[in-house]
Amino acid sequence: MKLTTKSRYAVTAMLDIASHNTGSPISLPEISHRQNISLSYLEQLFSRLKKSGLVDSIKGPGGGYVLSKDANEIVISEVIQAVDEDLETTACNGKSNCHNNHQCISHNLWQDLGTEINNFLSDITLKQVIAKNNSDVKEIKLSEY
Amino acid sequence: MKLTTKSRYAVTAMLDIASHNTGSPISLPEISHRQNISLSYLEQLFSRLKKSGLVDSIKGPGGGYVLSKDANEIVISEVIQAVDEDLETTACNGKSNCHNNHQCISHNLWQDLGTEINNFLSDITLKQVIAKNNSDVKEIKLSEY
DNA sequence: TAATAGTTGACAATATTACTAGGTTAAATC
DNA sequence: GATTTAACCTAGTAATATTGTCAACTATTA
Repeated sequence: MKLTTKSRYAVTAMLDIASHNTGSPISLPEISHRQNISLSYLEQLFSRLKKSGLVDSIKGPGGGYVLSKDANEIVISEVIQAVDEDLETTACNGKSNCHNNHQCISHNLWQDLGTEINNFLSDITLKQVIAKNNSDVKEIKLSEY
Repeated sequence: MKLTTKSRYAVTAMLDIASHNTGSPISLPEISHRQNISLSYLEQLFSRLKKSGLVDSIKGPGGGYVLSKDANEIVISEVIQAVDEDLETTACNGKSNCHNNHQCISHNLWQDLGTEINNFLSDITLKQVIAKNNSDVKEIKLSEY
């Protein structure tokens, strides 16, 4: 699991679509303008999001992207994993010298941390984020999700 | 909060020192060899770690680095924050148009996620990781920390 | 059918970050 | 004092992230 700005952009864009989900597709230029993300970059990200089956695309005028599932069926972790290849090739992965304590001491930590974060983000759907945001709560505690 | 390979290298190196903490300093060439991280890169990382006050350095032969505090007083989040500048300059930060829901919808999520992860990593000390590793437990559940 | 608005894909260009290479200085030992 | 070892510093290169441009292709609308 890797958390970077790329992940955030993808989640941001998906939230944008979900929050404007009136049934009609949302175009990337719209998202680009609203979220201040370059169109080219969005195109690359959505190429992956579509390949992962999270969105469907409609060509031609009035076209754009729609969520392939309902917003309460798409979790944040899905979105992040779609844009980050992240095969997580660690130095000790599969090697026999991995039994050496010193070599793997942090590998374990990182792996467990990854699953922990993953579990966390797997419990939050796009819809939940938007619902929280639409209410006028100033401070959002993640533990409330 | 950003999680990348750089973070992992830093944590790995700090764990290496902590696990070999016999009082005498640990040299970077040692760590480089054991953890398979390039010496030059380690030097850059330790430049930051020292600047953040996490380690002290001893020059000359027999020199190296020692933890500035006890291993059970250094938490993982400190190490990560030392090597990642990560001022987290988000697009809407401080701007007036930030009141627009759509612009900040994911900023909130990301910020809260960051504090959540930060809290999580602030509860784990170097010593705890090593203690877990030294015991022959195959599966480490992070919730046990 | 022509024009338009949109996706899709392929590249190239730039910016930023990750990582490496080489030299300089400080301390210790001989 | 010469040599060795290691921290420290200053670049350079490689990889990745991000933006830009252009050319299909597709559906809509007039």
